[in-house]
Amino acid sequence: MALQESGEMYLETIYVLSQKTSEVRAIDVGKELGYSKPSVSRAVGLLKSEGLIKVDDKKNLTLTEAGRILASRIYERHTVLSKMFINLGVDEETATEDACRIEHYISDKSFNAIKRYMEDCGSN
Amino acid sequence: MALQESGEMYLETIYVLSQKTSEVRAIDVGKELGYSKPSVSRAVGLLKSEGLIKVDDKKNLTLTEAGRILASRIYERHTVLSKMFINLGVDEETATEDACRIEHYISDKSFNAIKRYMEDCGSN
DNA sequence: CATTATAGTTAGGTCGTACTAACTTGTCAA
DNA sequence: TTGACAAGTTAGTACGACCTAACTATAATG
Repeated sequence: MALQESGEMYLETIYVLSQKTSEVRAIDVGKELGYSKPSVSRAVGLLKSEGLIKVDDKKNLTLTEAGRILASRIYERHTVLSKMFINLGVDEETATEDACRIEHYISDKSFNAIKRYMEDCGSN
Repeated sequence: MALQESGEMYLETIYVLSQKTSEVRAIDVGKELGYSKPSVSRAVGLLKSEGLIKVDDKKNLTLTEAGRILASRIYERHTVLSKMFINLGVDEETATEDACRIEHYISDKSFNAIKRYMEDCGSN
């Protein structure tokens, strides 16, 4: 079944960390999200069984193609929504927090409408 | 503690139904939300214990002042967000669905920024 | 090599929120 | 008055997602 907010956050975090550092382990994801080791361990197992991430012999986490597609989708929502709120005059911290929650709940249709609008406005 | 999405939806539903009909019972709320009787029964008990609704001798549900304030707050989010999406070209059904989820997750700051923007645009 | 630190897993618990099955209560009509 | 239906409650279950405690495995260091 489709991922929930939680699964999407793990995926997105792995995606973002992968762009910063070469090796991403469960512990890094846990620190980033503020979750305990067992919580991450469980989530990693689930995401792996869903074919969204891979865990190599050194316990490094990498996204599969399917995982990468999902993660970048969420991440794009995150960046576009953040920018939208900032454009509307919201402080960066609040904008980011809100984007981080809403990114999981907005439909493709509505998100694309926002994205299109932002592009048309030229306001980046 | 603060209400979650679930509690807010019950409150909002009671609020909306109260404007349509004089009597609102648990069964009506359940039908509206697509929930079973026990689920509503439990939620009504919780909301009552939090002082957000009252249940009279005939089992009619009414919002307390505190409940009404919360419910109208959510409902305003719902209407403003719906309008925003519709203004952006999203079909009404999708706009409503998205508003119905996002209304529980957006902060005051971001919501007010959107509201202000919509008012300024006059596109109400 | 043995010790220690770090990372990951297992086992079990909690919370929120939904469900079904079955029971109770209240109302209304024959 | 009784029988039936509608509404509500109780009891027990499920599931997602977090937690702590305790265990294991791996790697680095004296």
